[in-house]
Amino acid sequence: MPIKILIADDHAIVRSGLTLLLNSQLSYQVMASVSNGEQLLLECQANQPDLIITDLSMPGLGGVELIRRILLKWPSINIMVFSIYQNPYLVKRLIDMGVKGYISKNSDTEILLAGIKAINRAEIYSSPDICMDTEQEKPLSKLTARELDIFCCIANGLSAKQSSEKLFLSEKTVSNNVSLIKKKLKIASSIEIVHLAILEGLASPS
Amino acid sequence: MPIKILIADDHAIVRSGLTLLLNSQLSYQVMASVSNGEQLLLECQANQPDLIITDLSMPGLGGVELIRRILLKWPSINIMVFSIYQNPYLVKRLIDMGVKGYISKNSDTEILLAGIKAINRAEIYSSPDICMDTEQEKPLSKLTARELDIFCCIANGLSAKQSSEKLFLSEKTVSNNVSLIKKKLKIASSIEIVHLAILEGLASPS
DNA sequence: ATGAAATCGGGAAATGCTCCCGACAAACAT
DNA sequence: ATGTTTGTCGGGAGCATTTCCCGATTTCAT
Repeated sequence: MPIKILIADDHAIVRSGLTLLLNSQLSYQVMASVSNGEQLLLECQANQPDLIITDLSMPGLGGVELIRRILLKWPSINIMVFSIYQNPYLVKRLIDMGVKGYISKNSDTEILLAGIKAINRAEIYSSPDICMDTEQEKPLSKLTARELDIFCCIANGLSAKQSSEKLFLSEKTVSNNVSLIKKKLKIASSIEIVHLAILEGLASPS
Repeated sequence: MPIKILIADDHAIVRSGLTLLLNSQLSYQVMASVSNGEQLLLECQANQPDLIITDLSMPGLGGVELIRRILLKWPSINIMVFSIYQNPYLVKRLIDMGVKGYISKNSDTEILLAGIKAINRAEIYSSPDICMDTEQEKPLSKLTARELDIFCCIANGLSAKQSSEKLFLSEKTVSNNVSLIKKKLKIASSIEIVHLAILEGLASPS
């Protein structure tokens, strides 16, 4: 019986590429592919998959909040995150949440298949370009999970209000957190947040 | 005789997705796909294609500089840019450089095929989510010299006070100008100033 | 010469940020 | 078992910034 897979990514070419790649293997069956988190939740409801392959940055519901909701409702679904970031702290945080694997989009398709195979053997997998061993004192490691969420929102150009809506928080909480983040990182302005985020690969100019 | 195509994208899944998609059409033949600009130049040298489909953000050589070099050496090659940005000003600038089409990665595969077809009819194509019609085509050219000074200061992380000291102005003038800049560029936050400045090569994260 | 645009800042209201605080839950050590 | 720490979440007051007025010069093209 093939492994049932759901795909979520906002780029159609990635959805179709993944679908073609996985369906060419007899042991996998891509049931559906969607372009945002809301649709992914609906598909999970309709047809419980064995494995979800999902991007982090999607319009609407996405990222950590999406994964939180899925694992809350269906803890037995394996989640593999397939996104552009190569930041070990982000990956560590995702795995702590219950994600079974992380593969950066730089990875070759062989690595993608190897990662999926590993997950099906109940292993936890992250692509080789994520250097998990570096326990160096990097600035971002001082931030908590929620603070990193907010950090990313701000760095990508969202206002406090937009961030609060995306993360289902009060505007006040967001601005309080931003103040705390600046203090922790010894940063004066939100603009330096952007610079740092771009250097760390957590934001890209658009 | 099929149209010879080269693909450049740092994400393997996009390369393989595009290759599978295009090779399934009889009129196209993907000759090679590469993951950065240096490799793309080598492939162009070895085997001159009719069409290049390229991302903008790649490790190493990429973006505007890559396109400039290709068109300098092989002006007759059609270039279609396939990237994540939806900024009409960026697209306008690429087309001014000689690029024949721009398709955002949000676009469906049908749009991608339609764009390639249009280019082969010697048309210039951009995907429908890029709103080129606004006369907001060159936002930065709308700024006065002084405004551009201040724009750069802010984008590089200076506070209003630091900017005023650097430019021998009152803090008030700077903040007044920043407000006006945002209005002219139709952007909401100083953070988008940073993104725009980085895209325009007027700032770099530090 | 004249009108248009650019430069420079003051004032006032709106908005945002910062620092304080308390409540609660989870993890953790003794 | 029970205090302790850490993270999460937001209210309130005061300060800072932003925004939108406005007027005074200067520059520049026609």
